[in-house]
Amino acid sequence: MPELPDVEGYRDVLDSCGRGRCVRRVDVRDAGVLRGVTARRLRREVEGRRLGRPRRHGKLLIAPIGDPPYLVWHFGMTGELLCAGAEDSFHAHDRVALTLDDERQLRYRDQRKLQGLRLAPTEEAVERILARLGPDALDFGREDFLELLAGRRGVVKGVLMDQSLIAGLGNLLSDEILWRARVDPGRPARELDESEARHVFTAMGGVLETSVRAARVPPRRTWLTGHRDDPEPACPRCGARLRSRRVAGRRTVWCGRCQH
DNA sequence: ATACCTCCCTGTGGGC
DNA sequence: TGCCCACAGGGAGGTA
Repeated sequence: MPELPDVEGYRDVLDSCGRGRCVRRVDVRDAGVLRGVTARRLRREVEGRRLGRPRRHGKLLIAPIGDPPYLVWHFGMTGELLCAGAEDSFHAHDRVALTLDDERQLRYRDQRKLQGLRLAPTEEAVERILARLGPDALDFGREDFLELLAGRRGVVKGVLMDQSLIAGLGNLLSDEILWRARVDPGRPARELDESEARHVFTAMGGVLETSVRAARVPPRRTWLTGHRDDPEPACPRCGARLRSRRVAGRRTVWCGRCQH
C-alpha cells in the first residue's frame, strides 16, 4: 500500500499526534517488525524522550526522538501509522504502540511485516540509510529527470520504481503516471523521445500532487488505478480493455490502445 | 548496468 | 469442506 503519498499522510499523523509529546511507554507487541534493534533497546532509548518534527524521504519516515536518536519507519506493503486513544482496542496487526504523555497512542500496524521500524543512533546513521535512495520524487527537477531516463536501458516502469534512482514511487503510482503520460510501461527508458519524457515528468507531478492531498493513490474512476481490480477493466480514457502483465517484476496494468 | 531469482511475512481467493 | 497454490500497491541480496 504505502507509497510516497501514504507515507506523507503518516508523517502528518506523526506530526499532529506526536510532535512535541513525550513518549511515556513503548509496547512492542510483535518484535518481528523491529529491524536492527531489540525491543529492550527500543524501550530504553525511546521511553521518556520527546518526539521532534518528522520528515519523509521517499517511502521512509524519520522522526527525531530526542536529538538523537531517530525512529525510522518503512511501511513495506501493508504498514500504517495511526493515532489512537488509550482505550481503543488493539488490532491484531498492531505491532508497536507508543503511548504519549497525553495518553494517546501512535500505533504501527502492519500485517505482513515485510519492512519495519529501525532506530538510527545518530544523524550519520540516518544519512547512511538515506544514501541508498535517489532524490525524493517531489524534489526531482525536470532536467535531471530527462537525463535520468535518457541514460537508462531498462524499462521505464522499472526506472520509476527503482528507489535508488527516484525515491517514493511504487507500483500503483508508476502505472498511473505512465497511463496519464500515454507511455507504455515496457518501453526502454532511453528510447522515449524528449516530448514523451516530459509528459512522464509532468504526469508524475500531477499524479503526486493529487495523491498527496488524498494521502493515497485515489481510487478514482477517471484514473487507471480506479479500475485495477475490475473484473473486465476498461480504460477510463478510451474505453479499450485494459491489459495486465508483469513488468519489472510487478503486476502492471496499462492501456494498449492509448499508451505507446 | 540489468534482468532474473529467492527470500522475507500474512492473508485471500481460485481451482480441484 | 479442505488443501494447495499463486499472488499481492514493499525491498534486499545473490547470480549470470
